[in-house]
Amino acid sequence: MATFQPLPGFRDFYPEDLAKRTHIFRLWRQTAAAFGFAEYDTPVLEPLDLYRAKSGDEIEAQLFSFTDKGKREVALRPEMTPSVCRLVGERAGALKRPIKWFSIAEFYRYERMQKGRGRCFHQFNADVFGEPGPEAEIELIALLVQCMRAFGLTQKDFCVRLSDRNLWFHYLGSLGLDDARIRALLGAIDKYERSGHEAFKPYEDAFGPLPEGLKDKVLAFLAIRSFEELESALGADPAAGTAARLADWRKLLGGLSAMGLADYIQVDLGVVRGLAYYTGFVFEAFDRKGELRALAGGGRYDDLVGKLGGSELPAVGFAIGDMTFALLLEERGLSPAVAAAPDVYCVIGGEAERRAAFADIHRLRSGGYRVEYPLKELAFGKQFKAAAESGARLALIYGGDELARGVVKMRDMGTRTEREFPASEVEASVRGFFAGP
RNA sequence: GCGGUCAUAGCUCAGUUGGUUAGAGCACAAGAUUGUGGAUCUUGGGGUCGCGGGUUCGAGUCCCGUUGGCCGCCCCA
Repeated sequence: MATFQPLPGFRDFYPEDLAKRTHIFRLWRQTAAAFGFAEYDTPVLEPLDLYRAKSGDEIEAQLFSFTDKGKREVALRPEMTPSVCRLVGERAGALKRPIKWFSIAEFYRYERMQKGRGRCFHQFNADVFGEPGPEAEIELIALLVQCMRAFGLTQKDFCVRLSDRNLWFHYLGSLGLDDARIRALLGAIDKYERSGHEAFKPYEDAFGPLPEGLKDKVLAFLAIRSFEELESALGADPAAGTAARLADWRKLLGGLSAMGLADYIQVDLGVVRGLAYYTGFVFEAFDRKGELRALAGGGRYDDLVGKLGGSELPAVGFAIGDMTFALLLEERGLSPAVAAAPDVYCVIGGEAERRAAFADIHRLRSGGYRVEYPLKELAFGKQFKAAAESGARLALIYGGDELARGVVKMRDMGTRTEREFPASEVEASVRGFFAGP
């Protein structure tokens, strides 16, 4: 048994594990690039205060934090949002807008492990800065959906639940609640799906019992699952702010619908996200079977860049975590069975032939072909077996007989056919083979 | 932080009421096989039975503790 193990919640990635992860990252990158998002990165280690400023002191319990040798309080990043807010805030005046950025990075949280959650994980983060209207949400939600569809997931596998903290504020405000009560109530609404009426307990502890009539209205609003219900719940003659907000909704839903993504969107006012810093539309992606944790989450946070980066800048963003996402792919059989096979396997007679082969091997590799050969002398039988197991489409045979005649033999591993060509034409012949008929 | 459950080879697992030197399959390696395919056969390497303590003539097996995995609660940026 090994003396050393990874720290709790951390994982080793053997090549077959890393291949799956890399495949996920590659499709995310391609998708983000197709949407015109630019990739950035930030330090893994940040000042602890960056997270205190965003989330308050209590966050510290879930942080990998320590004091460095310069007596600085630091923390491994638990999320990307504060860092990226700093970046765009610093250069807000110089960046062309809209600012569409994404990253794929590793994060650390000192938490208890669970299915789909570890102490280190990766997230794909995408944000649009500088666009206050729902056009930014259209862009981001479309990107989120495509980041899943790119793997073959369909509307049968997942959906994006869409809600609006802004509208909740309007609605609860119209019922006569003040800001503190609204925030406490949103906390209850966030937990209602899981905890039921228990969820209202913290609110009632702080502000006293919720009148039945009010509670019924909250529960009715929370149960809204379509835009039509939303419109009628707000009445035929909504206040001016509410009417403008409904126009934003029409624009957002209309845009996503025009992109052909309507089947992926589920209006669901029961989603409000626990985070106080969200200011407008919020959304979460779930697997349709409801067996897994949330796949992704995001929303608008128009005040955070000003708080962390210095310049006021509207923003909306989301993150997809890699662990739950990988579980979903695995479950649906969409995880790639990748074993990168060489293009060419060289079968080599002996030491003299090996020297001849090396020149070609290096030339082919320089040309971008993936070339393998046995490091140690092996019987021909073993070498052909190894060539077959490697998955190479082509075997080059450097035997004593062939080299004596100035030729190299080329075997198509698929068709099991062979032909010979002059030893000087190896690269051209290989190129011809892979160019195909 | 709390609860449940598990821990024997790289992997999946056997291991009898406590009894000799802890086993199998897969995987890996060598040979059969010095010029042609994933087979077969033979052989081999690989274990402080998670770790520590206790009971016992004797512990993989029973007891206590501990560490770690998995599942859930709290939390979930």
